[in-house]
Amino acid sequence: MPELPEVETTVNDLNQKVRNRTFVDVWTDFEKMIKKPPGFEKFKRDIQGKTILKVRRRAKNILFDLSQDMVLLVHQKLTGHFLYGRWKFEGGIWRSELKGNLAAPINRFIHLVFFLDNGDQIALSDLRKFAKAELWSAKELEGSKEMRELGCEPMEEEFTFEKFKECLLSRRGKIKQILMDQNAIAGIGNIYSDEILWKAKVHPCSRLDSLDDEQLKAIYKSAKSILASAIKLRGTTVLSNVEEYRGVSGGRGGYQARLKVYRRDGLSCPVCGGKVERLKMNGRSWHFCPKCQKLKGKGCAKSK
DNA sequence: CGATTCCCCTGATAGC
DNA sequence: TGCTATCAGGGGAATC
Repeated sequence: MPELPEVETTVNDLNQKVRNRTFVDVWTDFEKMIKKPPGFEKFKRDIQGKTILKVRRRAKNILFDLSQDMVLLVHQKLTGHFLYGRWKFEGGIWRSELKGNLAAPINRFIHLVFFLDNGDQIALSDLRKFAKAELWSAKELEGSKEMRELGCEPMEEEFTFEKFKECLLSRRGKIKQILMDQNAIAGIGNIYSDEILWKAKVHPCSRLDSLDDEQLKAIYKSAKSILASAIKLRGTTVLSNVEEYRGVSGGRGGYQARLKVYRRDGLSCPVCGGKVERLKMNGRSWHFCPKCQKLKGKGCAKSK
């Protein structure tokens, strides 16, 4: 699912394809995707004629900077992903145009399609229908609570170890939860926080205030290196039959082959050979190696 | 005010 | 075969 590396890959892909393109029209079969009132009709009216100046990322949000100081914000949530190409709506399904003799790839989960002035399209596929798209004025978005409160960007150069500690300041509780808190550090979700903590040899239930400088440094370094290599490999496309994250040309990411603990419960830890465990916390699955990631102090209360 | 729970969705899978 | 229950999960809102 799209976390920082997947969003970053999508943004890079989109920048290569759609800079200076102008929105001509937009289609949806799921108007609730446009969360911001008054809804789809105004969204459609307002986006027509706007030119894409640049695409960028903030936390897990994709931001299209548009002409006339407008911004298109898309959050992909769990299964949302953009596809770029030319699609045809036929028999209630979007099908991409034939390439040679290949059968036309179809995608039953496309719920939003932007039509561009060169005849190409940007489609948003989203099996779970959790994604959202909104149109903001740049000023309004900048001042909005959801943007203002976002935490540090871990891939920025200024993200030093000192900065990292500052970002965690005043937070308390379990380190895994803090790593996933978008208002502390932005862009990290369930997959990469599992992997970062494994590499740092820190138990996900460790309280922040129980960690010493050495452990914090390990987390900081792991975060930087894991996110960087995941970006290099174009993100993670989780091994499952569920239609999930893809690059905008439809290709899978490559990082899933590097996962050490995420969704590997029952398998052996590549470092110590011990069994990877899964822990249910707040309706989420946490994965870790109990042998490599020793817990100091109070643990997780059992939860269903 | 902080911490927890619910809810939005739907496809794959397991159990009967 | 076909039904039902369970799981996956980001983040905002409601509730404790």
